[in-house]
Formats: sequence, C-alpha cells, structure tokens
Amino acid sequence: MHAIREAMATMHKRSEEIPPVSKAVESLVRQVIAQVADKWTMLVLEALEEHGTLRFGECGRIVGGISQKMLTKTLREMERDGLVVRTVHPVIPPHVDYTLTELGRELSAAFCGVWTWAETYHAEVSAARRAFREREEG
Amino acid sequence: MHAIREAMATMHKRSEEIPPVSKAVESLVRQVIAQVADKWTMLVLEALEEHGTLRFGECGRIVGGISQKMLTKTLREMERDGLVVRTVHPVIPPHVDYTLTELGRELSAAFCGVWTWAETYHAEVSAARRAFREREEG
DNA sequence: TTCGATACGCACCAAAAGGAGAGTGTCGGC
DNA sequence: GCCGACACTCTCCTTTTGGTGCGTATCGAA
Repeated sequence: MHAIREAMATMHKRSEEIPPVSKAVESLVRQVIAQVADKWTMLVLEALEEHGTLRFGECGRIVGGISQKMLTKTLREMERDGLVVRTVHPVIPPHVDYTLTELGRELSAAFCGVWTWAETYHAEVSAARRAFREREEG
Repeated sequence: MHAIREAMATMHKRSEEIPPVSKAVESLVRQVIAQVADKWTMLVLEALEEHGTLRFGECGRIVGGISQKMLTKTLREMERDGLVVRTVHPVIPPHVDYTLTELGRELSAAFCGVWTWAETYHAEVSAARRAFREREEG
C-alpha cells in the first residue's frame, strides 16, 4: 500500500542523508547541466559557434523554428550564465548582436561530441525505434 | 504592426524553403539531440555508466530526486532509442535490470565533455550570474 | 495473518514550457 | 504619408512536464 511511498522516501533520504562534502558542488553542476542541456541553448550555441557574431533576427533564422519568445529567453539565460555577450548599438532601428564568450566557446566544444554522436548514430536510433515499435505492436 | 509576423514568417519560410538534401537528416539529428539532451536522461546515463547494470530502485536511489514516473518514462525512452537493454527476470517479487548498450556507452562518453565543462566552469557560471543580477538590480 | 519488498500502471492535479498575436518607437524608402 | 524593419515586451492560450497518491501480484519473513 504505502510500500512505494516508503521506498521513494528511502530513495530520497539516502541521497539527502549522505552529503559527501561536495554535495553543494554536485548540486551546482546538476543545475548548470540542466540549464545548459536545453534544446534551444544547444541550437543557439551551435549557430553562434558556426557564424560568429549574430543579430537577434539572424540567429532566429539560422536556428529555425524558434519563436521570438524562446529566442529572447534563451539568449537572456545564456547572457546571464556568461555564455554570450549582448551588445546594444544605440541606433535606430535597434541593432543588437550576440557573441560567444570564451566560456560559451568551451561549452560549444564540449557539446561537439554529442553532435558527432547524433550524426554518427541517428540511423541506429531510428532502427532501434522501429524495432521497439514492432515488438510492442506486432 | 504585423511586421513581426512577417519577419517570423520569413524566418520560418527561409528554413523550410531551403531543403538542402540533408534536411531530413538534420531534422532527425535535432530530434535525437532534443530527446537525449534531457536532464533525467543525462543523469540516468551517468548512473548506468558508473555502476554498470542497475535495478529500477537502485537506479532511482543513485540518481536521486527523481520520481518513479519520470524514472519509468526516462528508462522506457532510453530503451526505445536503443541506449539501454531492459531485462525482466520473471521472479517474485519482480526483478528488472537495465544495462547500457554500446550505443548508450558511446553517448555517455560523448556527454563526458559536458560534465567536465560543468565541473570545470560552474564557479564561472555562478560568478556570471551574480554579476548579471547586480547589473540588473543594483 | 498481516506486512514489506519489487516494479511498475493509472488518475488527478499543479506548474512550466512554449506558441500566437498584438503593441512599441523611430527611421528610411516607396 | 504610410509601411516595413528591428528587437523586443506583454497578454492569452494550449501543450507538456512532473509530482502525488493509490492499486496490483506474490512471496517470504515477522
């Protein structure tokens, strides 16, 4: 009945009762990972890495399929985390551009492995999905 | 007034009107990335990489802070994508365990760079956030 | 005999993600 | 003189995400 509640309680307790000093660091790392391992962040990062400095609209066009709202939000978060620098040129009409910082470039390089993996193995993933569906339905 | 609508329409049109042959592949890669660049997927991947074969409950305890529902969902998706193998031992009480496939291990290795980045630079990210907040509020 | 353990599925609900559309202010081109 | 471009912001609205709690089957232990 409440077996699961206790099981999950234990699950949580175990991870909270053992704070091996570096618990704060691990939490931070997780937070950073969760933030950064975002679809749009990855895509924007890629766009900026490939094209260098980009304006808001350019960036949206290159990424493709992103709404203004999400583009604004993603770029703001990246700026906040020190991944991009936002430069406002006070002219009319407004001109704002975004450039990767060193931190951003490093992250982009780190993500490179994942991109390569996806490009290398997407066929295998598709095959696995087909096989899974057939096993389920067939 | 409807300037933006047109701008965004153009934004989308551009990316949809130019299908440079590898458009399908890019779409697939993006889909795979979006799937795989998930917080829980990364965490489970890490747990399995570090501990080898794990049971459902063990996995939850190691990842920490994940609900059953999300753990089930994450593991199912990973199985579907060919990242883990799910083995059911038909005993009572039930015993199910999960192991990374070669594909999963490759992905884990690819993510290694991101983990390293996060561990290396989390302090910089924190600093950037503080600076951003001070610039905004102060 | 009743409880605890296992690995879930299901129903319900709250919160967050994300899209659509309108509005803003100014300028240069038609 | 009016419209389009820029880089947004703001307000709805829908979809997705994720948590909680309950139920299940069966066995061995208390």
